[in-house]
Amino acid sequence: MSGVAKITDAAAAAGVAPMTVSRVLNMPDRVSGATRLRVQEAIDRLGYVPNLVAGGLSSRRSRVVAAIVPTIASPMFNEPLQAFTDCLDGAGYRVMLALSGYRPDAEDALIHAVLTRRPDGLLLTGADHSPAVRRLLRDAGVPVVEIWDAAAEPTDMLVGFDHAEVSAAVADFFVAAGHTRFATLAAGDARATARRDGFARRVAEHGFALTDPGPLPSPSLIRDGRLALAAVAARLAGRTALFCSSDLIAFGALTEARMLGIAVPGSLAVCGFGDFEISRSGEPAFTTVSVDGAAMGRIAAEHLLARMTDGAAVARRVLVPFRIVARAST
Amino acid sequence: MSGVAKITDAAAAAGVAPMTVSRVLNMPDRVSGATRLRVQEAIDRLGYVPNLVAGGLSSRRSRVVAAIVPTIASPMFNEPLQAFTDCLDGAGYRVMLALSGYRPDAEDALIHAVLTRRPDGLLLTGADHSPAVRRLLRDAGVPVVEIWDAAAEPTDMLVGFDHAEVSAAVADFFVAAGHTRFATLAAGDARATARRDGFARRVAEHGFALTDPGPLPSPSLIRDGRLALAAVAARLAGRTALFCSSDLIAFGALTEARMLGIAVPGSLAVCGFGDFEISRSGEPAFTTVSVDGAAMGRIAAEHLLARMTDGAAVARRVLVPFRIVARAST
DNA sequence: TTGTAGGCGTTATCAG
DNA sequence: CTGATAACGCCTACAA
Repeated sequence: MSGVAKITDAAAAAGVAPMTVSRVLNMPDRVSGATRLRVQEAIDRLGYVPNLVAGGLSSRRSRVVAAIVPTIASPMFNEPLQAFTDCLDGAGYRVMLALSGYRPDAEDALIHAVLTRRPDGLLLTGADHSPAVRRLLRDAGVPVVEIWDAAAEPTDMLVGFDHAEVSAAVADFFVAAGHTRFATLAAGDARATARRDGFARRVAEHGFALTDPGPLPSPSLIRDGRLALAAVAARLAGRTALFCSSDLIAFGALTEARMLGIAVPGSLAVCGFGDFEISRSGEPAFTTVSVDGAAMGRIAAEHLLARMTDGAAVARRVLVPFRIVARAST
Repeated sequence: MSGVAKITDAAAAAGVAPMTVSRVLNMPDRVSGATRLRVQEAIDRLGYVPNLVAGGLSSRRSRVVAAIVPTIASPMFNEPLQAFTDCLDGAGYRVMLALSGYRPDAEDALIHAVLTRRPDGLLLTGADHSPAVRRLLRDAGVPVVEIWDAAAEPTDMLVGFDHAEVSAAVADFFVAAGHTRFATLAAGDARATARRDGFARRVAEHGFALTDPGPLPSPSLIRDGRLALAAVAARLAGRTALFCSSDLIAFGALTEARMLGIAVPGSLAVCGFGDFEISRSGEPAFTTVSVDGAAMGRIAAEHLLARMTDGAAVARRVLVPFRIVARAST
C-alpha cells in the first residue's frame, strides 16, 4: 500500500465495498450504524483523506466556487468576500480566489481560466461583462452571481446596488443641507466612475456646477485623497460639498483639509463611500454611504447554494439597501 | 453533441487524436505548427474549455494551491495574499482561499478539508501547528510554506520573521530614545501575544515596568485601540512609550490621545506594527514596524513553485527583514 | 443496507 | 510528430 491511501484501501481495511466508504462520507444516514463505525475507524486508522478531485470528476460537482474581485488590497471587497467565504465554508464549499486588478480584459481571461476548474458556482464583481463572456458563462451552465453593481439584465443572478442612485442620493443630501458648490474626488474604475457620473448628473439637475479634477488611481489610497485635495484646494472658492468615491479618499481629503486649515464641515463638507471602519472610528467620524457588504456576500452565497444544491429558483435580482450615515463631516 | 464540449469533440473536429489536443494545450512545442493551428481553430470554434478536474485526476497535479490565513477583514494579511495570488496566477495556478478566523482548531479542520482537494502546494499562516497536522501534511506529501512567523523547525518551508525579535527591537528603540515607562496594547492571538511577550521580556531586561491592560480582540480594529487607550490613560503617569500589536490599534490610540489632549510624542510615544498605509499617510504619520508582506507572499509563491515544478530544493527557512520606521509619533 | 459495473474527461506511457 | 491504451480515484445507476 505505497502512496496515499485511497478509497479501496479504506474499504479493504473495513471489509466493505468502496461504495460503502463513499456513502459513509457523503450520505452517512444510508449506512447502518455498525458499518459506519467500522468504516470510520478504518478511515481514521489509515489516515485516509478522500480525493475530491476524483469525486468531482465522477459526480460532476467540484464543490468549489470561484470568486473574482478586483483587489483585496483595499478594504472595499473584503467584507463581502469574507462573508461569502464563511457562508460557503459552512456548506462544504471552497472558494477559489481570482484577482482581476480592475482590468476588464484580465477579467475575461480569469473567467476562462476559472471555468477550466469546473466550479459549481461563480461570483463576479460588477455586472458589466462582454457578450463573449456572457456566452461563455451561459454555455458553461454555471450559476453566476454578480455583486456590487446593478444591471437591468444580470448575466444570471445579481445582488447589488445602483451606483448612480447612491451618488444621486448623496447629491440630494448635500442640496437638502443647503449646499450650492460641489466637488468630487473619484477613482477611474468603472464603478467609481458610475458614482462620479451619477453625482455630476444630479448636481447638474439641481443647476449647480461641479469641480472634478479627474480620475484617481484604482484602488485609491489615503495618500491619493490627500494629494487630490491639496491639488484642488485652491479651486474651492466658498463652502463646498465634496463626494469621494471611497472612504480612503475621504479620509485622506479630511486629513489634508485639517493640515490646510480648512474648516470641516464649515468650509468643506465631506461624504465618503463604503462605511469603512475609519469613517466610524476616526476623528472626526465622517459622513459616508453605507452598503452592507457582509449581507451582500452572504446573500450571494445563499443564492448560489440554493442553485447548486436544489437547483431551486431564486430571485434573479436583489438590490441591497444603502444609506447615508450622517456624521460630523457634513 | 449535447452538453459541454470535451477533448474528444475538439479532437474529432480537428481530425486528430485527443492526445494531440492535450499536447496543443499543455506542450504546444511538441506539436507541428500546422496541426497546432488546426486544433486551435477547432477549440475556438467549439468553445472548448478544458476540464482541469479530469486533467488533475489523471496527471495528479491540480494546479491549485491552498492558502489559509486568519482573516481578510484586517489589512494584515492582504498584502502577502495579494502578492502570493498574483505570483501564482502568472504560473497558471489558482489559489484556494480558506479563512481560519484565528481559531487554531478551525485551522486543523480547514487543512484537512483543503487536502481533500489535492492542492499542489499549501500556504499556512503561522508556524505553530499540532503534531497531528504536521503528520497529516507530511503524509500528504504536499509542499508547505509557513509565513508570518518563525520556527526553528518549520513543517516544510518557512518565509517569515520572529515576532519576539521584532518587539524586542521596538523596546530597544524606545530605550535608546530615553524612555523609562512602557505600555502595550496587543491582541490576544498567538502572534500578537508573541509580540506582546517579546516586548515585555525586553522591557523587563532593561529593568523597567510595563503597563498591559490585557488582550484586545483579534483582529483588532481602530475602535479597539481607542477604547483601550481611554481605559489605560489614567494609569499612564509620566511620559510613556506604547507599543501596539497592529497599526489599527496604534491609530486608534493616537486618535484617542488627541481627543484626551495627551501630547504625542511628548507625553505618549507610540509605535505600531504592520506599516499599513494609515501609518504613513495619516496625520501625524506614526512610527511602526515594517515587514515586507508583499515580498513574503512573493517568496512563498516562488518557493512553492520551485518545489511544484522542478521539485527543486529551496531554502528551508527564509527570514525576511523588518525595520522600525521612525516617524512623528516617537 | 450493501454491492457491482461502468464511466467521468483527461494525461502518462509506450509504440509507430 | 502523432496515436492507442490504460489508468487516475471516485460516484451514478442499478441490482441484490
